[in-house]
Amino acid sequence: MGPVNKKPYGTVRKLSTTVLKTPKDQRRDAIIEVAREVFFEEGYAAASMSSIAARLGGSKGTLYNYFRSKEDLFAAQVHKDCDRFAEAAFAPLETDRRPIAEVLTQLGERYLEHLYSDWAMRTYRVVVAEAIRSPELARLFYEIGPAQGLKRLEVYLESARTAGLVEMEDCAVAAGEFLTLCRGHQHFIYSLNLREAPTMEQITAQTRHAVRLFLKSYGI
Amino acid sequence: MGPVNKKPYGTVRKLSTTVLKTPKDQRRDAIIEVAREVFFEEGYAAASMSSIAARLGGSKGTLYNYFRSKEDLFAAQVHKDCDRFAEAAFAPLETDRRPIAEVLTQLGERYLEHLYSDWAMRTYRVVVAEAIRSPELARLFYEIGPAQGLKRLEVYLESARTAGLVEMEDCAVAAGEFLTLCRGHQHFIYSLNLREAPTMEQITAQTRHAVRLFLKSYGI
Amino acid sequence: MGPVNKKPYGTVRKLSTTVLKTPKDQRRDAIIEVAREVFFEEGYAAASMSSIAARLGGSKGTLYNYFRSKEDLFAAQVHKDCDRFAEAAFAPLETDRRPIAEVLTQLGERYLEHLYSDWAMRTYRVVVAEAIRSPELARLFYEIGPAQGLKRLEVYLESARTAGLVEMEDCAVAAGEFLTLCRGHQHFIYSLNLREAPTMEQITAQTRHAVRLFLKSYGI
Amino acid sequence: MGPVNKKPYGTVRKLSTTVLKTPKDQRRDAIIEVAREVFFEEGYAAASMSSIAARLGGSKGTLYNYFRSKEDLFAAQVHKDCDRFAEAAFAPLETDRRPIAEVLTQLGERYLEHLYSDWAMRTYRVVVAEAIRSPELARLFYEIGPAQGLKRLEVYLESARTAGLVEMEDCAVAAGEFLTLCRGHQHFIYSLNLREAPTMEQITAQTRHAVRLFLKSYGI
DNA sequence: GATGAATGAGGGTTCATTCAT
DNA sequence: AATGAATGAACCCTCATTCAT
Repeated sequence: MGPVNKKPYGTVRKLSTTVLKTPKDQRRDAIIEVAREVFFEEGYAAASMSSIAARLGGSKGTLYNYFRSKEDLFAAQVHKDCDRFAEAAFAPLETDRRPIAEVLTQLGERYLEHLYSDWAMRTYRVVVAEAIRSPELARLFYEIGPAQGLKRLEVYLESARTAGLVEMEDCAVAAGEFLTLCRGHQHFIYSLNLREAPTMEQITAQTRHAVRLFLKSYGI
Repeated sequence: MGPVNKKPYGTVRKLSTTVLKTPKDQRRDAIIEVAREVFFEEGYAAASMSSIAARLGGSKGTLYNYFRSKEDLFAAQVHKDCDRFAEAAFAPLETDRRPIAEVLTQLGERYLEHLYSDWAMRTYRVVVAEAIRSPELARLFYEIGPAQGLKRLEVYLESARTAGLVEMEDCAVAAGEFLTLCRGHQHFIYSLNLREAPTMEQITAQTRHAVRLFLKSYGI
Repeated sequence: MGPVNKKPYGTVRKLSTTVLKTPKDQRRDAIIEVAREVFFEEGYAAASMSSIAARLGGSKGTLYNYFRSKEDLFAAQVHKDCDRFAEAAFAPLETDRRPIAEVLTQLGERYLEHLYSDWAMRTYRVVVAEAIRSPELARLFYEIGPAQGLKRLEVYLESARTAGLVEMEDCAVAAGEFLTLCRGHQHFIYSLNLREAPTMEQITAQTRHAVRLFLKSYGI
Repeated sequence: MGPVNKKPYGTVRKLSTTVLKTPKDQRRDAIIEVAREVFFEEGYAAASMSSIAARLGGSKGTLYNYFRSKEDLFAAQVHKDCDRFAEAAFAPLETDRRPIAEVLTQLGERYLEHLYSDWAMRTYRVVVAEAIRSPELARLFYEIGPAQGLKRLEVYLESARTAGLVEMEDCAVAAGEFLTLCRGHQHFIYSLNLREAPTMEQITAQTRHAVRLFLKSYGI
């Protein structure tokens, strides 16, 4: 559990790594885990509390002891997954004295690797689906997840600019641009479920490409 | 909603050769139009045939006289809009003797203008939402819509390469890249309904930016 | 059972062979014919006026121009079939001077042949199904169909008794008994759709069996 | 309805080993009981889950907590009654040293008594009605009910033949024949709902008649 | 006479949610 | 804390029937 900056949305969060999970917490987590599976397989609307309860091996009543509604449960699940994503995808960069291309490559690959993970894409789809009805959830997803990486990259670019390695007006914009280049057109296609997730090789190639383009524009 | 959304997509219809719309066709169109509204407001799953019928001022039975199922109706609605989109967004490029930057700018702006239209984003969201359960629909959306523009751009880039204006290995890849740059990170954000649609000014700026980046990499 | 003669239900009876059918009659007949098919394939409840109209190649409205309701159409169809059945199954017996076994065999075979015809069994099933809700229909079916044959057999048995060929108290009872023996247990099974209709060979064997049993009891 | 129908089939249940009925079982039974009434009054197709729920005094949802579908419920109802029927109608025969006529009479009477019970006839009608669409149900009805009695009679006839009391080629065929004779033509008529169920006297008479005929053919 | 679009009641079924145990 | 039976509203869809053309 790496303490990621001050989480603005995590209301429930235990304070850090060494908290003993109460049995109640464990049960709650188990429910979320099961719910996630079902939401991913069926989509929010089609997933039923019954099937979640069945897969949990418990009763529907139990679900309602932990979550006030289906929507609540869904939100909790997104919450938890976003944490994971941020943790995994945007672990602190080791930037010291490494060439910028290398740093960007590492970050890009890690970003794509997680973005294209099954659960991230499924969450993205399901969050997009509910974006109109539950904008808060979409915001949560974005801010806990991608926004973190964006921020980290921006900070790095600032320092790189200070160090005279790159030249750009707005580091935040450039950061978004880099991530966009990493995602590429394939992400658009994949979001529509029109192709398989890219392999590691494809991710590597795509990232290399993105880095090259990015540095051609902003590198010195 | 941003100003781009205001476009009333519904007036463009060229009467083409000699299409006399029968009353039945008109009714069908009216149903689709109403259904579109409801699907956009509620999402596919949450939209009910009852509410569509109610807003239509007709009975549920009537809906089923025109469409065999809810999914059918939804597909018809996507179909109709996709046609419009392709027609409007990817009208033939006037490329003769114009500088490449100008052509790309025109295409990019037109692409974004339509991509960020209310219905395109809403359809994108709702199609993404159903991508897992109805991949055919997602494919339909992509192939009738974005894929057309991609192809057109690719063809143009081929000719530009032949004319020695650009240098690239794979025109299809480059075409995808250009559209990606046009969409930028803001599209990701907007797909999550986290911000208003971009204004025309923002679109112009974004496109200019994309063209510059693109040509820095591929231009000669 | 009361006097079978005076048909209490057959209202429409054409006077005989040389009536010119009006076009209207022909259309009506065509509808009935199509309806019969559908009722047999789907059963009364599952058969829809739509599918009847569709198979007819006409519109639902047309059906209602000829029949006041679905039930009406059904009744008309039973009517017509019963007529057929009686005509075919119980054509006058040639009894003069022929041995009783031969006469019974001929009648039995003919009876079974028609009873086991596809349409007779299907009509039987569908009439039984509606027997509670529409007892008049069941009566119609019985009186126009099987009752006729029963009567004819009874008359024959009376004459045979008079001629000293058989010995029985109640010819009506004996007639029913003979037909029962012909049907046998297989009819019970077949009414439940548990086996294929008997072949001609099986019908012959069954009839021979029935005649033997019958004459063992009543023959002289 | 004839006197035979009055039997309240619902009291016979031997508690067997240690069957404590759970409340759930009781509820289930209650639903079946109500469903049976409705199915009998309306027929399978015309009976609606709504009306069953209404008469139960519960909600439709409850029905579906106990049965997966209308068909399931119907099958359960047939099942339950068939069990009862078989138990009651074909209780083991006391055959030792009793004259064959007496044994047959007892079996025949018992058979008819149950066959003509209200529920047996109604079930028969409703099963015949669905025989084409749900042959499994018809098979279930036959095998749980009548087939049992047939088998038992066949076994008895085998032993009787061994004991030299009767002479027949195929005991199974003869068994079917006996039951057919018991049912007689009146069963055909009654299946069409054209007359009241036979009184006990009529049953006795019919059975005596059947036994006489049967033994005239097969007796020694 | 024929049409077929429109209807609206009702079909079976699902499901989030509650609450007494 | 956990249950699971009960609910009832809402779902998608069907269909016999009507009526203006």
